[in-house]
Amino acid sequence: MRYWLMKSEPDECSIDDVLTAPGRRTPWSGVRNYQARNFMRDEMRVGDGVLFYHSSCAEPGIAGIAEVASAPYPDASQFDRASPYYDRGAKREAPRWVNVDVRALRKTRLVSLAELREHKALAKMVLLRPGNRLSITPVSAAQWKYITGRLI
DNA sequence: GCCAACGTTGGC
DNA sequence: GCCAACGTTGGC
Repeated sequence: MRYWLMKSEPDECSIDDVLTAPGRRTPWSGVRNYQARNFMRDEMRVGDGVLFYHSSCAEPGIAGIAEVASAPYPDASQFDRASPYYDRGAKREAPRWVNVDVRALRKTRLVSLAELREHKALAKMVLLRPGNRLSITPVSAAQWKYITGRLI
């Protein structure tokens, strides 16, 4: 079992949106970064823990707990000409982008980015690395335990 | 809205 | 294969 932090813009898809979606789940579509895609394609397993992070908003931070709810499969938005995530280079027979489904488990208090930075135990989180922009980052078991056990 | 950091593109 | 130009991310 592994752990992940996944960023979502709450204006697009907040933890509340997923909690009220059918099955409390949503396809994690729209990822257009190869490293983030590879995490979903190669390393995620159903049941992995997910820190649901709100980004590009007034108060960025961890907003909920979720889990990986499906195996990877082709991201439908790459074939949708009306989608901002449309990729004309992607073919049905050779999809470029995949996603997993994510199921929301619960909303938490918001643990802000600034607060995360205050904890020495979390100093090595990939999220907190200078210059990091990845929308999906691995979380160690120790980091997961610290955050879910002490901060939330 | 700014801008630093980073990833991608494409000419050579 | 290099690297400049460009686009995007995302905190502030």
